[in-house]
Amino acid sequence: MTGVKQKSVLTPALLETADKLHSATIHLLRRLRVRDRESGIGPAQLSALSVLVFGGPKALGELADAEQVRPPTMSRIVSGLARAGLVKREATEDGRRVRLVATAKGAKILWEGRKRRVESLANALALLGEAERGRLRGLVDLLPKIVRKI
Amino acid sequence: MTGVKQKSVLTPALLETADKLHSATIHLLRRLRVRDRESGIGPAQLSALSVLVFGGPKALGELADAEQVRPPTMSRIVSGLARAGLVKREATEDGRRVRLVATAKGAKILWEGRKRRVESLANALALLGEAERGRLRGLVDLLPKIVRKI
DNA sequence: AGATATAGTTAGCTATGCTAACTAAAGTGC
DNA sequence: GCACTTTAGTTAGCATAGCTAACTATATCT
Repeated sequence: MTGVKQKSVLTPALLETADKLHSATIHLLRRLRVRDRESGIGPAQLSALSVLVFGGPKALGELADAEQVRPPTMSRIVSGLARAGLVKREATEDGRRVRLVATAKGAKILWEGRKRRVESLANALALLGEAERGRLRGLVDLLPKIVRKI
Repeated sequence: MTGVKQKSVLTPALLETADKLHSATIHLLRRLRVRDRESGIGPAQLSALSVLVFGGPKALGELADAEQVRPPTMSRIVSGLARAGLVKREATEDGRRVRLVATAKGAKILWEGRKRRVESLANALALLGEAERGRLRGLVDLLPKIVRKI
């Protein structure tokens, strides 16, 4: 168990904020999921592909770690991507390891799918007031810091 | 196609904010998923159950709409919940409709699972500075507004 | 009564998560 | 230098969760 008792820092205000954040992210992604389907590529595949496109070639285990998924799960996700011609498995000097590389087609598909989802979201953001957009810009940079601490 | 052209409002800054928000929510939920597994109940079941616990009894179609899922999908989610004794299907005057009601056990399980995830997240938030926590409180209230506009 | 509409379920496909068990390659030790 | 262990991935098998298509049952409408 990693559970270190920290009850003193868990104030009601903090719990409420956490609860709202949790609930909002669930519903946000649920809405965007509709757009995912248009790409014909599943969310896990898209996410893994994005790591390869933006982060460069990776071994399967690295990719599994990055995506917080077990190796067998990533192995199958990669199989799907390879079948669709979006990723290539290349051999390395270490015969056990594989180098996973996004293909040009993979990068293209990624950009298109990402564009659709991000534009859906950006259209929603465009409906906010200027002040709220400003606040939001400052706050989105906070989220990765939070994620890293979970 | 519902796609209304709105390219003029999609500024690069807005797209970047949307992209960051999208990516951060994906990774946030991925981290919290670890805690989901402890409850022995899947994320879709947990989310549907929470609608019943907080929103009261619902017909299957209403619940499917609330969860942005098709009726057959919700039908199976509910079957799982019913099998586990967390939800009851009750008959209504309209013989076609079903009234879905959370059981006491369902409410209990929901609270425990939710507590675990929210506490995980709250522990992460506790590591932020006071100023950042304040900013975050502003963000979480903004998110539901955004979600409604997607 | 017969046609149509509505609410759910069932069947069957795909994708994604897991653990357990396997293969293959690399490193270790005597 | 051959056996043992460790490491990297894959395969197999199970469950959940998403979908569409097709079915059943009940209501409603003409």
